[in-house]
Amino acid sequence: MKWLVNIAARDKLTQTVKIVLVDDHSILLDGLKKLIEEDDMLSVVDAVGNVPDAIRAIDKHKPDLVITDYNLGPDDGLSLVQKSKRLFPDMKFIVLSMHDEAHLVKEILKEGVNGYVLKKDTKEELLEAIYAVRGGKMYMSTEINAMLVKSLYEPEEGKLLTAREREILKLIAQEYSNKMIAEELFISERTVETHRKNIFRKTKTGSLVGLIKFAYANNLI
Amino acid sequence: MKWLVNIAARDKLTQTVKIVLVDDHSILLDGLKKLIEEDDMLSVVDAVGNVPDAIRAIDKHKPDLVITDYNLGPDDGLSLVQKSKRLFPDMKFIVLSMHDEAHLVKEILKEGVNGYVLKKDTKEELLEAIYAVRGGKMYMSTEINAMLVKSLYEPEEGKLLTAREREILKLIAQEYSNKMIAEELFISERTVETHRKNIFRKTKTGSLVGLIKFAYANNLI
DNA sequence: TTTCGAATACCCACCAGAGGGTATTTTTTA
DNA sequence: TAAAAAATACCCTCTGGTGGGTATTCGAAA
Repeated sequence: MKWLVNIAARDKLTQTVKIVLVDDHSILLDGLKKLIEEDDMLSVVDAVGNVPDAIRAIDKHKPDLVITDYNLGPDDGLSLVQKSKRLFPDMKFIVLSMHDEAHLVKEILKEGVNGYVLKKDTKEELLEAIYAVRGGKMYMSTEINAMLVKSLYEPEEGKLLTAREREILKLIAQEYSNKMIAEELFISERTVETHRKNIFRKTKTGSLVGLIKFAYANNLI
Repeated sequence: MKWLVNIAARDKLTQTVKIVLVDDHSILLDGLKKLIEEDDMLSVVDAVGNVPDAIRAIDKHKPDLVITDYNLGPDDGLSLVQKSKRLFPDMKFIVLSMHDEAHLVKEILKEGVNGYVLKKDTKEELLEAIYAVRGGKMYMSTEINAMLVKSLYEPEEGKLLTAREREILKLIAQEYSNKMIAEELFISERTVETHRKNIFRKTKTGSLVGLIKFAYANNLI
């Protein structure tokens, strides 16, 4: 045990933890693997770069847990979690993401992932997460925890926009005009205008540009 | 030598290559370090997460080369290269980026970096790059090379927008109105309108939304 | 059962920006 | 040094979206 990390759960393990890594950046994948395998109680049984390969790897190796990036090219880590949970309901997941937006984090946690660690966190936090999750607990990195607690005081934050409003925002972000949106959703152009106004009010963005940036930041695009 | 990589330049080295790593994601930094130090001719003398720390580390350790991420929080890898080149003109740089947009790559190469490797490339390419750059050569990963060659056939691609136009696009993306941009740059509102039209024409985006997405895709925001 | 949020819809005034030009000066490149 | 590219500037038209309202229906919580 090389690292000076206080991980209580570690000592209870009698056999190595089998891990599947998912990240679409090959170099990071290799680095992460090296990092994890420094600890000889942990074993990376497969490291893949996309969702289909990940599903196959999980099916083949039946790992103890899956550590996945959130941004995975065409589809995302969320869809990997969703698909896997259907096929292997007891599979454990740690999401390793660069996003710390409250809204996004909450959405991911709702999918039932067991841990959430930021890429800018330390490797120690990742190890803590691995052992906690292996031991049947959940683990949020310090920063994520702080963020979640903080968001308790701003209850609106999470569900700012209604489903309908988000639908319309997505269309706006796809360069639809009000007229086109109205036709698409079989509603009046007036209604679209109203929704649009509400979206502006709620997001506190005064311009289209700000709105698009909001949509980006909240991963609606 | 554990890896089966054919690196001619490696055998000529008589002493280890001192490397400074720069990446704002702590976990990746650790992983990268492990990856590189697998090769015992390579030594990571420092690993930091932002531009000021990087400058200090370079000054202190006088490394043989610096491997830096492109996205570094507030400032970017480009500004690191620029600042460092002023202070240490002979310092060698490899940019490790997730961006493969022709426009962006060319801009980075213009700064005089010695290597460009994508995060989705293999670790072997990174090693090739390190040894090539150490040996005084330049190194572009296979994918980057292919992209550069391809862009030869589409001469417009690379320098789509002029410096001024990009300046204005950035302001547009910062929610400036035409009037505000005019005041900011000490030019007439009419001129801003003209630039704006040219930007739309060149980017082939019909709407503000498309423009903002272009700006995102080309890392102007 | 009442109240509240969400979705629907309409009206009007106003203007910033899209879209169409043309033209001059400066800088870069051939 | 001539030609091309970039930056500057002005004019006109017109529409789409912004910002200000108000109001009805409907389902869900209280």
